[in-house]
Amino acid sequence: MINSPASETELLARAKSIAGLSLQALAQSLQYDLPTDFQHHKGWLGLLLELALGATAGSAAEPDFPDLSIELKTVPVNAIGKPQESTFVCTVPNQIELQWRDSVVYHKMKKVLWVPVEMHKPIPERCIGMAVLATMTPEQETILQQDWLELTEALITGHADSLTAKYGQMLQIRPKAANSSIVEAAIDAEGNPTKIMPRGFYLRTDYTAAILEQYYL
Amino acid sequence: MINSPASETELLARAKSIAGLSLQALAQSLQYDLPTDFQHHKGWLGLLLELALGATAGSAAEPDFPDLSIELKTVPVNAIGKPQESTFVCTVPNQIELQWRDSVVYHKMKKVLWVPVEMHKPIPERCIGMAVLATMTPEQETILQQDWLELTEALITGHADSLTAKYGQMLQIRPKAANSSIVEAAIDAEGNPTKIMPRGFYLRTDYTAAILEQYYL
DNA sequence: CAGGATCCAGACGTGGATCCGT
DNA sequence: ACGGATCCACGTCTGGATCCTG
Repeated sequence: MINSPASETELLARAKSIAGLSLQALAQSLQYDLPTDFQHHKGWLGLLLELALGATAGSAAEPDFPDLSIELKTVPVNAIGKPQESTFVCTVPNQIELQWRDSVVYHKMKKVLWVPVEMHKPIPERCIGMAVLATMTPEQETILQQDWLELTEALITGHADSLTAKYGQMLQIRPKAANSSIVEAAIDAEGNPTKIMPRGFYLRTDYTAAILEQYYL
Repeated sequence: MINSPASETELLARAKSIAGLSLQALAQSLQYDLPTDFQHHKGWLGLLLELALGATAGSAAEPDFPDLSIELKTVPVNAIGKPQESTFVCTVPNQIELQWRDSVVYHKMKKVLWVPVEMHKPIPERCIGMAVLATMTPEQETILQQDWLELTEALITGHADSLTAKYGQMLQIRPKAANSSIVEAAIDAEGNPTKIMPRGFYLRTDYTAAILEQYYL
């Protein structure tokens, strides 16, 4: 267990110190086993970086660095540093907030340390990239807020079951469960009880790409 | 995995067939490891008997034999067959029922298969006793109902924190948690939020002793 | 390519009870 | 003796994400 960074400066220094390291090098220094594939072990990279940076792993309803109010996100990138995947933000709550600024999505996105990791090489040779600490620009917040309002509106009016990943410019809703047989209780548009898969909010790949470009240029 | 008994008759036949077996013999036939102590492994005996009798293990909010509406209880007895310990019934629910016949305690106690097990010998040599299938007599139900009403009254009026195991003639409330640092939210008598240990309903040893005597004589 | 589906680790809750100090 | 405290197994939930098929 590594202690938590005491300040934003210290966190950024740590992030800088691991930039450029290969996964093999970082994992070995932390006595953390390298998996042979990510198909099984999908969350391995995120846990490795939490450990390396001193995030409080496994805590719910709190940012990864509670004292700093900073969220940690790993972002898989290709050979030219461009994000390759959407980013999971949080599960869709049972009790949906009514105001954007009260939402879990807003609080998660308020201040995020994005740590890019190469995905185009064999796992041991993949390198940690230079992290960027991002807050939303007013323009970005406006887009996310609009998306969130649209999605939330559909959820509240009972259209959760017809809410596909196609909605939302930068923020979308997709399934989030161990498998498709997992269901939870919901209320449909007619007010009747129904069953739906648990869902999560995800950031589209383009959004994350824009964040990284903004800080790298 | 052993299939579930199809009828009360079949269940009683199974119980009879394991009566007299030593724990070593029964565990071995089920390929279930014998522990060297019960201090660690407190629930081992209950799980062994669930497996031996075909109960649906690990299911919540249902009797152990759902099709038969029968609950399975292991009862530790001394050299002369007398119960030595109180019996855990169920956890105290967050939302307390208002009517005795709607309560979890009532439904758990409605029909119980009590399986005595000797505790005065070394673990491998302890023998399974003859089980008894018990329903509450009107007199027993009256006592339990009175106890339940008294305890429930105290819980509802916010006196949960001053509710000790001393209350109740046959049914009592005691802590039920991994350790005393575990707390859950509650409301005190003044209506203020407070924290208490999770609790459970337990049958006093005398009650269980009376059940066994009633069927053995 | 991207929407829908899936996978692991670790925390947490519940059911199975017995332990142990005063 | 018994009231208060504790211990294990196992299923479920949550946070970490990437997989994969049309």
